[in-house]
Order: sequence, then C-alpha cells, then structure tokens
Amino acid sequence: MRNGKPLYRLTDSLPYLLNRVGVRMGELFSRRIAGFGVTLPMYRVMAALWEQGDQRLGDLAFMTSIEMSTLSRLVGTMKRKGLVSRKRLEDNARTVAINLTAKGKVLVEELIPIAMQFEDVAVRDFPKHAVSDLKSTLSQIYDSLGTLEPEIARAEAERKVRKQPR
Amino acid sequence: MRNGKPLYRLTDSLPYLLNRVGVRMGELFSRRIAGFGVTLPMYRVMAALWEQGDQRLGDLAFMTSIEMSTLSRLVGTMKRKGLVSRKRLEDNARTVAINLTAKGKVLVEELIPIAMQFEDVAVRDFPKHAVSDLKSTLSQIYDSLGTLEPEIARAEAERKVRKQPR
DNA sequence: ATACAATATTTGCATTTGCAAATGAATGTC
DNA sequence: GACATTCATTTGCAAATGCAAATATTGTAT
Repeated sequence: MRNGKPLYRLTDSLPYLLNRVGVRMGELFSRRIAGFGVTLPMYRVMAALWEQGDQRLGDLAFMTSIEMSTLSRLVGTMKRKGLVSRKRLEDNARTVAINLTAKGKVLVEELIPIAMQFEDVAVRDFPKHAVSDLKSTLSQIYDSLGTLEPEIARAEAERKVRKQPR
Repeated sequence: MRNGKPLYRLTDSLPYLLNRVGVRMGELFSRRIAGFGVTLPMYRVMAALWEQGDQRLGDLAFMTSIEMSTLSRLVGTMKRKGLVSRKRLEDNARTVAINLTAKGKVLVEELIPIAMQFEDVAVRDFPKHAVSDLKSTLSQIYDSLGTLEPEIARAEAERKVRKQPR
C-alpha cells in the first residue's frame, strides 16, 4: 500500500467467501425441503434435536447458532405444528426441555437422507480428504474465533477510548 | 444404516459447519464496526463498490449475495446516510449506477484495514497454505453449486410428481 | 422468612427480510 | 407509431430477526 490505498479485495476475503457459499447452499437446500413445509432453520432445529434430544433453549440456540429470542419463537411455531415438544422441568422450572415429537422424528428422518444426498452432490467433485480438511479447518476457525472474542471486543473498545479520552 | 436409521450428524455436516463459522464471524465483525454506524451488509456493499464501482443493482446483489429487494432498500438507507450515490443512466434509464460517495469512500477506506486485521487475527494460527486451500475450496464449491442448481431443483420437483402422478 | 442477585426464557418493539406484484423503461412487432 | 414483451428496479405486505426489557424461577445472604 505504497500509495495509501490498502491492497484488499472483498471478494478474496474469507468472510465473503464463507458467506457466499453459505447463502447459496442455504437457498438451494431450503428449496429442496420447502415441499415438506419446513424452513431451513426448522430443519436445523429438528436435526439438532435428532442428534441430541431434550435440550434446553439456550443449548439449542448455541448448537444451531440461532439467536435465543428468535429460537424461542421458532420453537413456538414448531410446537404448534406438532413437530417438537417443550416441557418445563419439574426439578428446575425455569429451564425447559425441548424435544422432537413422534411426528417430528418421522419428518426429520425423511429429511436427513435428503440432506446427506445434498451434501454428497455438493462435494462430489472433490477428493475425500479435501472435504475433511475443509471441515476440520472450519471447526478450528470457529473455535479460534471463540477464543479471540475478548481480544476483538477490546479492539472495538479502544477506538472509543482514543476518540473520547477521559 | 443397517438398523434403518440414517447415520448422520448435523454437527458434522458441511452446511452446518459453514453456517456456524459464518455466523460467528459475522457477529464479531459486526460488533467491531458498529461504532462507525455501519452494519455488516452495509460494509459489504461499500467494500464491493470500492472493489468495483458504478454497479447496477442486480450485479451488486449478485456480488454481495444480498437479495435484490433487500439490497434496493439498503442502498436507499445508505444513500440517505450519504454513503452511496444512485443515478439512473442517461443511455439506459431502467438500470441504475450505484457508487460510493466521497464520504463513503473515506469511511470504507477506514474500515478495510480493520477487516484485514480481523481476518489476519482469525486465521493467524493456520499456515498460509491451509488458508488459501480453504478459500479455493470455498470458491470451487460455490461454483459447483451454481452448476448443480438445475439438478437439485429437479430432485425437488420429482418428489411432487411421484406423490401426485399425472 | 424476606429481600436480593443470578439464571433461563419469553415478549415488546422496531427493523430487516424476501416473495410476489407493481412500476418504469427499453425493445421488438406489426 | 401504438402494442405487447422483456428487462431492471422498487414497493406492498407478511413473516423473521434481534436487542432490550419483562417475567418466572431458583439460589443466597441476612
């Protein structure tokens, strides 16, 4: 950046590339399952519960990366559709145990093979190792970002301090 | 799946891993730039225009992966904030040329170094080649999904046909 | 027991989103 | 040159989202 302009391309940046493929995948898969009356977030909730049942709202929010208040409402509509149950616990009534209903289980077990096939098709031109490398790198970056969160928050705060020093 | 249950874990699936890291990155970077009065979609628009100015709405929508009607409104609010301009062309008045204003340019050139640093920090524990492999795989999958779109749409339609044959 | 803090979820409210329909503008057809 | 047709963008409307505040329950200190 000899000339003062930072040398940068949005379209080469990791967040951009990540978002772009995420959006495209999401759109395609959404359309793929729309005929079942299920949205992508709904599928994620069902598949998460299929993997690990009886979850509390907070845990499910973490697992699905859906913001808690959004998820609270989503679980509400899914309950109305008869896909999940939501019972307050006897021992700790401030928490709630969310689970698949029989109907929800049947449905998600119909959708899972579709998801598997979808992923197969999406990566069929890539060698096995490339896909597993990709997945493991994605996981590591996710973890790393979790660790870095305080540091990044700090960088954010510092600017304020510089602009408006006490 | 000898027992009839598909062997599958949402949390090992590519769409899940992708979404999760995308969401976390987005949240962190959003917070990082919030002090500048800019949201993440706004940043993406500005950085896209910085890379390639005078874009039509449709092209900008494609480049940023933002749905067109959403983007139309976003550009509206950004124009009101004085960040972008939007002029209809003399030669073809049904298209519109969107560009950064001077103010928008100054702002995005302040944000870009932050984005660069953000990405550096996010991947600093990874060898260079791992990051470039990741990026190239993401790009390839994106392209591949584009190609596969018709095939996936067909799979979607087939189900309907089977259920309700003519 | 009473008040107070901590935890988990839900709700109010304003904003954003996305589909489908409407609008505005250019192009082809007769 | 009026006509439908296609293309690019915008808008109506209902639904989804996310922050902050409210609610409900549990734990703790006095």
